[in-house]
Amino acid sequence: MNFQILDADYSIYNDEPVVRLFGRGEDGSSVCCFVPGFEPYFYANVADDSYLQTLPQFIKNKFDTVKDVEPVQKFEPIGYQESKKPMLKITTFYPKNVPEIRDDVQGLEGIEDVYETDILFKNRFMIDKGLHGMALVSAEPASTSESINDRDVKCDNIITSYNVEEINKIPNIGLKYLAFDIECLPPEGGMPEPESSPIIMISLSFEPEYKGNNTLVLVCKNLKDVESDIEIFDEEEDMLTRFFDIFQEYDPDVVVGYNMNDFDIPYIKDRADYLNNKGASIVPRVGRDGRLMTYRRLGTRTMVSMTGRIVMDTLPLIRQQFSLKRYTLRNVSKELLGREKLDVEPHQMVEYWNDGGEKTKKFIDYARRDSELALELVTKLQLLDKYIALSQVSGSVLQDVVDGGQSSMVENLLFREFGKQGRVIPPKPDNRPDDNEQGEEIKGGEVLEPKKGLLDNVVILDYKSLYPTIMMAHNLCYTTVVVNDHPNGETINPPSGGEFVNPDVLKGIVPSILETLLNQRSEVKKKMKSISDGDTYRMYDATQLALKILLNSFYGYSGYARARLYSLTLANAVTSYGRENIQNTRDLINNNIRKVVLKDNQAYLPDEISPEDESEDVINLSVVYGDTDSVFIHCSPEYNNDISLEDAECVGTRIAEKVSQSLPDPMELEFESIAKRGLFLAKKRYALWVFEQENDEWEDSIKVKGMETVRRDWCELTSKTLNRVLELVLKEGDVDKAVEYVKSVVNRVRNIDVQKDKDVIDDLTMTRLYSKKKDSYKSKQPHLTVIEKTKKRTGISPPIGERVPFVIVAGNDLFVNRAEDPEYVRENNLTLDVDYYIKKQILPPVERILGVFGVDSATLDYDSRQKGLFDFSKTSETESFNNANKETTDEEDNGLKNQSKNGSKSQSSLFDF
DNA sequence: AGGGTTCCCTAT
DNA sequence: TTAGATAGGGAACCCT
Repeated sequence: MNFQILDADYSIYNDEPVVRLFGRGEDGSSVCCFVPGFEPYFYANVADDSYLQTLPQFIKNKFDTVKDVEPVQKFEPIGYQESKKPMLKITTFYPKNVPEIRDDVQGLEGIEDVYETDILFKNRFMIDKGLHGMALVSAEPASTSESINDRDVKCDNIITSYNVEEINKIPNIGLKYLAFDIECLPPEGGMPEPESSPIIMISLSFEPEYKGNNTLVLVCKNLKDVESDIEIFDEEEDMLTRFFDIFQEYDPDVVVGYNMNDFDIPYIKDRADYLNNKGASIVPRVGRDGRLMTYRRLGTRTMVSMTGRIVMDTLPLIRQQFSLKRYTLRNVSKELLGREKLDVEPHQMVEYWNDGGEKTKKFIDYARRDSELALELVTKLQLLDKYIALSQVSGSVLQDVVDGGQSSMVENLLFREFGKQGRVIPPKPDNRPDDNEQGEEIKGGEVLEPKKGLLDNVVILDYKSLYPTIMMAHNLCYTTVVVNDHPNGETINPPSGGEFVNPDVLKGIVPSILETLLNQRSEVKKKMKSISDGDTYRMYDATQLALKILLNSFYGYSGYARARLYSLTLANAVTSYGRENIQNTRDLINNNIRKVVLKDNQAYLPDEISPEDESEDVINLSVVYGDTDSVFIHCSPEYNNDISLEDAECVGTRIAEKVSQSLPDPMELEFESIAKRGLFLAKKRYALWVFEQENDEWEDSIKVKGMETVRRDWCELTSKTLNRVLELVLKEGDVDKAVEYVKSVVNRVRNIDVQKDKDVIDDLTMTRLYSKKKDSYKSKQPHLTVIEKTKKRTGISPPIGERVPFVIVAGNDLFVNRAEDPEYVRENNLTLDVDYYIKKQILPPVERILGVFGVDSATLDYDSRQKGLFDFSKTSETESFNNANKETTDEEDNGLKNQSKNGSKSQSSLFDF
């Protein structure tokens, strides 16, 4: 029997733990495979060999949950070691015994440490058996007499197997998706509570379809003549029962919803409990093992699991992957799917519901749309593909990849390799991350000070997977760091200090894993080139992306204070090599390479070409910026006035090649892109007019980094204005036009009448993340003001993690106190602080850009110019800038002129091409 | 007025 | 009780 592993857990049958693998068979059937015979265990480090004789029997006698104790030799987790250490492998009867006895074992005389005491049984099994999440496996069925029988498990195929083997890591079996969304009837202006507000509708969407329907709406209201995709119920109990029946019958692999974990699932569960207490008999069966719907609140998150299925709340996933101003389903659908969400405002719900006619029909359609949108977010955006690939590559089961962070995946890979090489891994540290502050920190990447201003012909190069390749190149690993044993011969000494052994003494586990991942990625990328089938291509694309994510996770993991394997020495070694590397790269280009010569469409280094050929097309190079793993090189031709895109790419590729030659394998500098013009304002703040080759054609675009256009705590008015200014400056090179544009925007804003045109509120809305408990804020914040005001008015306050929108209303109070809910402003016709928007939202960011050309705010803001002292001349500073090529003769009185002249002098040639 | 602190969000 | 890392700019407020 072949099937794809969707999920894994364990249960107890015949007094033994039995692993259960759930999945979907090659034939499309749902599968549950029992795997008996695997035993839970952990390791303990003993002080010396003598304990290997005495302790096993002692432990067996002391703990009746211990099945066996076996002396073994293992390496400790961290540090280069010449030889293995004596340890005990302690096997227990049940998985839960491990956490029960680990502390007591740790306390025994002769025991120094315990290892691998907090690995979930399912993970232990998958790791030891070499199985991966979402992999295709073949299970050889056991004899009937050995077969396990569990009548609660509902799957098409139920088998028992002692022998499960992985066949293929990336199969392509279609999954069944069910999305749902509930509607409640809340009290007037309040939040619905399961004890008082009934569930009135449940909307469901299916992929593939269910009995000919893509969607279905269950409605608890007596309506006549409804479509076939609406089901009518008199009682809420019957509707809920029907919902769980459909759930069982459709038998989805993936259960989808938007904000489902925090709202729909707890609500349904609590409401069912409430109704059952009142005499109803709803059985909320959702697991493939028959388990009922449950949820656990862990900190700020609610965890939901359904045995054998994947629970996929799209809200946190979308939050993670897309930078949006707001994450309401309405906004997310609009931004990501281009679809409008239909909505009944909360205060209209009762009216629409009680109507019983057209309005109720509308309400039902609106509800239907919600589950449709939740499902579309998964299918259209291919949200799950990435997680499936990560599951296959890391080995963790899909649900853990969806729920967890990078550390669980990194650890999964580490466990596999450490295990193979006889190394043990410590349990997760249980101290708070703040506790181990001893002034020890990781230093990060190096950011080169940019050459500020406008530049043309900037070639951008970057390091391919810098940190992973550094770890490989220098054999940086937990297993190679010199702690106690010192190897013979030379060692590797990073700039940060520390010492690592040479790979010929011992090749590190992490570098080996990285090498494997890097090679896999190259292979996948190679295969992609010859694949024409869209689905397969997307699958491979997801796989190479997953490999990239994992490659880059190991460094972060090593510096993560709560990781099992946390090593500041390792993390600092990586970044120190990184800093050294980018500085060396800069110096190499600025001082050694210095220039390239173009000849016959090829780029040569000066020493590759005879002097007489150096007559034309010499390009001078200068590194103008760099951040961690990238260098930006300004190319200025010595004789010709311009460089073609092809030539620029040649130059970039040649430099990258030359630099790469000087680096240890597999470090590699690569050509990334060409900026015809670039505007650099500060570190991490710049905009580029980029040209990239797509299917033999150059495509241009403007890329903005760090500036206000890409920041969510600035309003849309700012981004729109700034984007246009950048376009005018970068593409058209027309500062005058930009100035005129800004003036017109300022004028328009000055005359804004919110009462007449309420849509402008959208453009003036800023958002900020409500990120922590209210009490832990030490300073006033505009979004907190709004939360307080709204709480007072409605009693409702948003949950932590939500982005809070606000606008600034007119008044004399502090800025923070004038933050207000945009909806409230809209409904109550409040006046906005126009001056704030001009002086604080438009002018400062625009000035930072146009200031490069000597334009100041007095030029841009009519109002402030009138009040200004130097308002005689009609000639704007920009005009003098654009005329800078000509002789500037008059009007040197202003003081601003000098600035603009100086600024423009060095850049006067920029607009000539 | 100016420096220090807090907070947010982004770059890599 | 969880959730890879540091570097960096910039606004607003507070205190001296």
